Amino acid sequence: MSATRNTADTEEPTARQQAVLDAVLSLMVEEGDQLTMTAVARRASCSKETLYKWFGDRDGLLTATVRWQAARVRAGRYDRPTLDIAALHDSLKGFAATWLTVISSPTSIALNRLAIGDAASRKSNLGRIVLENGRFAIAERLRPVLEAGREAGLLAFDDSETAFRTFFGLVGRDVQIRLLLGDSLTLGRGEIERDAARATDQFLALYGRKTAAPEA
Amino acid sequence: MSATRNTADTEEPTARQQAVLDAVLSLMVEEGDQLTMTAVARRASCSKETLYKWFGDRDGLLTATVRWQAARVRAGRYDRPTLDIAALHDSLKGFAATWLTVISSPTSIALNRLAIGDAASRKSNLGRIVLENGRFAIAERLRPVLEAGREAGLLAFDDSETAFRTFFGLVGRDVQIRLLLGDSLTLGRGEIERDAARATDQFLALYGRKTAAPEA
DNA sequence: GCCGAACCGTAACGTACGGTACGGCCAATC
DNA sequence: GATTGGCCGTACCGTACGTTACGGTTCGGC
Repeated sequence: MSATRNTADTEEPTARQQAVLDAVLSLMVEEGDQLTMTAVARRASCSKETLYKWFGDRDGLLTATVRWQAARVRAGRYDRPTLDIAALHDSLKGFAATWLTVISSPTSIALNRLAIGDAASRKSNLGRIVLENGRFAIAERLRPVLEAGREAGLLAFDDSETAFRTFFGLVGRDVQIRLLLGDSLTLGRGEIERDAARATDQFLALYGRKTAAPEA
Repeated sequence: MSATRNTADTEEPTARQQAVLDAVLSLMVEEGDQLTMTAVARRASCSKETLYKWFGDRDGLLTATVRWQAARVRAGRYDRPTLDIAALHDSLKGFAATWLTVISSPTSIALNRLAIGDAASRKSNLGRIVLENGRFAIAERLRPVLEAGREAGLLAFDDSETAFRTFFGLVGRDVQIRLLLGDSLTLGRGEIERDAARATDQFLALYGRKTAAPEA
């Protein structure tokens, strides 16, 4: 043991290692299928020996890659719970737009495909990691916003989890599954803005308190 | 090339061939990953030679399997467009429950995983077939219902496609992606009924005409 | 009863790929 | 300036799997 195994460690990869992981990501996006150790080594201009020394085995490399990309996405800012309806609307719309941007990005598509294929065999737990850093992470970040909205009398719901899942559905709709299955669905910046706004309006129509108590 | 190639033909597979395809499905569900030609032959009690004669190659076998399962699912009945709000509600709820049942079934999960993994490489078009017989097929079947609802003054929308996508999101929410990524999410009959009702109510809240002209 | 076709079971072949070993290069250390 | 350690490039090994080939068996038609 010992050595430089970054497999399951919480340690951050070195700059060189990050470059390798970026090579894995780019290869995943471009070639999709041909994610072989040899191809990674060639793309990253490193030897296979180094790959195995650093990441243990293929699974370790993939896990590290997923973690690395997750850390990059997670770098998003923390919204402060706000109180008036306009700020709530903006906050929700921001979440929606961010989420749509993420799930429609080539990197996310390739990564989710990989994790889903991995979930088919019961070897690794890439699926769990992706879920943890995607769907569940955004729920955790959105919950305080929703609950602050409820505190302020702007929203009405019993269970914040259920409310979140409705929002999730209104935002994502059929986008992710279509992209994963290879449908050529392009989301430009304009479409994302429009879809985010529509989803937010629909969510507020369902969960917003009618006639939000005029504070005057 | 004559012979019995059922690869891309529209012909229906023989009973024996159907048994083979069912073996593929069961193997896909149980073993997930180990979908090897040898395993299929063993499970179906047939020789590999026969597999190749009937389906051409591995890809042909997979394509035939997806088509076979699609034909089975497509056997659902055709709802007749109806006119009053109760019938519309029931129809929508029926669609929602059916869809939730399908996407949470082990067969659908395994099939979608396969098609998604296939979409990663650009060889075949299993993803297209699955989309065609899943997401797009249900849209085609639901559209007349939605438009009949609009004709009857029960629904209000500009674009039936947009309305459908909202309904799709309200029904599916995060269920499919979580299941595909290996999350242990079990949907019992009760949950499906409840979720279908909730999604339908929400959809009608968004797209239903307020105070649907009391006919008395 | 015989023939040929279809099919089963299994062995064999070629290739792709995960993992390992080794020789050479370069940079830091003494 | 020799030594040591980290790393690159590549050759190599074992295995898994798609695909093909072949001997044996069953069965319908003459």
